[in-house]
Amino acid sequence: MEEKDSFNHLPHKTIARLSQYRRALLLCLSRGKSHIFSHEIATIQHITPVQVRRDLMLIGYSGTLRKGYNIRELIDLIGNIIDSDEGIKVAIVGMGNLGRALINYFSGKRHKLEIVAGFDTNPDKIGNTMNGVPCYPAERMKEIIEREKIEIGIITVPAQNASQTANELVAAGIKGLLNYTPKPIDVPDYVYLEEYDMITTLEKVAFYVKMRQSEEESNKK
Amino acid sequence: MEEKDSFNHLPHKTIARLSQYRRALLLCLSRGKSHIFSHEIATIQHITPVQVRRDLMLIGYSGTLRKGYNIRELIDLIGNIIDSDEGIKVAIVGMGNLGRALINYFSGKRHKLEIVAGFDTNPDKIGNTMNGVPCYPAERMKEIIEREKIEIGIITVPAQNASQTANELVAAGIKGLLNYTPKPIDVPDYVYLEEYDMITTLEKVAFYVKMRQSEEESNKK
DNA sequence: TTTGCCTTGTTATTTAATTAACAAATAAAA
DNA sequence: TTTTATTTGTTAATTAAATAACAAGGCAAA
Ligand SMILES: NC(=O)c1ccc[n+]([C@@H]2O[C@H](COP(=O)([O-])OP(=O)(O)OC[C@H]3O[C@@H](n4cnc5c(N)ncnc54)[C@H](O)[C@@H]3O)[C@@H](O)[C@H]2O)c1
Ligand SMILES: NC(=O)c1ccc[n+]([C@@H]2O[C@H](COP(=O)([O-])OP(=O)(O)OC[C@H]3O[C@@H](n4cnc5c(N)ncnc54)[C@H](O)[C@@H]3O)[C@@H](O)[C@H]2O)c1
Repeated sequence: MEEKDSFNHLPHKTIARLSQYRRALLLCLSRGKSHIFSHEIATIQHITPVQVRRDLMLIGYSGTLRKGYNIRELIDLIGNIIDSDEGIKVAIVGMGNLGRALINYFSGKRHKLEIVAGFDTNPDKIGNTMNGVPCYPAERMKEIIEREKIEIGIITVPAQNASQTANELVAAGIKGLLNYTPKPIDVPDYVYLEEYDMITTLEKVAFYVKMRQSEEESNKK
Repeated sequence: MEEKDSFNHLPHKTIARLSQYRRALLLCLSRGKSHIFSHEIATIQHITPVQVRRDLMLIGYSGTLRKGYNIRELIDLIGNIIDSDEGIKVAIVGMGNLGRALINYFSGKRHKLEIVAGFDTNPDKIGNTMNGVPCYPAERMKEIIEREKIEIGIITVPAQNASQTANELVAAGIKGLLNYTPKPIDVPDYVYLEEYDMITTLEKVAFYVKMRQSEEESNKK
């Protein structure tokens, strides 16, 4: 399909923003708003109106000149772009503090994107259910991922087990991975990988705080 | 100071990578390695050796031609750049699932960066201690942040309370904020803000998984 | 000693992302 | 009816980041 192919070349940052626009739009819709201007979206997201218009241009959406964008239409279009028609199932490996927090947080948030299984090695956790998500033994990963047609895995095991878990998930046929472990993992090209490390983020904040302070000091002199 | 001022202009991405290099280097050091090549660091981080060398060039560090970089020296230099001499204290607001997971995770990881206080409004949580971090009532935020000289705040309250919490933290004199709430918050210019939304990340992974599948399908034809 | 092989450090080029600039459209006000 | 204000959509320019290219140094083997 010609149209869908073009979404292939959307900037990564645009994809992330589309997800955020949609959330903001859903909120506006629930408050009874039907149209919205680029500068309104921009204010909510703390970006510029130009950026919003440019993103919408890239996905081929047009607003009305003095009414702005139709919120429902835009939500639907963003859904067509970032959601999968049939929905995508997600598994989470490592039902510890972070894993449980994530399950708790995600459950019911997106109907096209659902955490349907958890895995752990700790016998105390296996067999439990968290917010409707059953916890299976790690040995059954391949079996269950294949059976349930799970395509995305979230890794929240201890760092030293991250690589092994990644390998198991890939072997089970997973297509996308989200690694919350500080250990960088290695996956084949055909698996899409996102890694996020909270300590790095905190250290970055600390760096800029420090930097601004030393700037201030040198300005005083 | 001339030198420190130059760190001002380091690319944001370089700052994030320095934090990651350091972690990898600490691991190597603990295994008895004394020197490391750019391509070794690159392999660990899944980036290119050129990127590593460029980053190190930007911070003004030189290696030895055929021995690579002195690990201890490099760790110290990165520390000089991203750490604050006296250390920076952090507070976390919202001691729920995510807040507790974070405290558990961070505690003892970095001695120059320490979570020293938690805040909540739930009377059941106030007065407890998590991993040595006391939980105070939200009303005492300003008092305690000033007394303890806390400079960074992490927001993990329910989304609808995020803006209010941000305002309270700013009023208390915080200099950097890390918002894990899906609600974008507004802060004055002098406060450094990082926001991270896990649903956006997951939706991004889902998008690329979907995209690659539709590419595959159209390739078959 | 000489040759070849690695590895660093730096400049040049390319690619990605953001921001600026502005024409076109049109509703509302004069 | 004409003017003014506002907002979209798009192209052009700028800025940020990554990658490529390559000179220079120096160890190791021949
Ligand atoms: N807690 C946080 O806020 C936080 C933040 C960022 C990153 N992380 C990272 O996330 C990971 C998990 O953190 P946590 O605080 O939830 O730790 P945790 O110890 O509470 O949970 C880890 C879970 O993984 C299970 N596990 C261990 N090995 C396994 C394996 N091979 N297969 C399946 N399950 C396995 C354990 O039984 C445990 O239930 C760590 O790597 C940590 O670095 C945590
Ligand atoms: N759980 C996750 O994995 C996860 C992931 C990403 C983002 N988030 C976001 O993080 C936030 C917290 O998630 P959670 O799962 O920990 O929720 P939670 O309900 O378990 O915890 C929220 C805590 O904040 C406290 N609180 C409420 N209002 C407060 C206020 N005004 N001041 C201080 N404390 C207050 C509550 O008493 C509670 O203890 C939410 O906004 C959520 O969207 C959570």
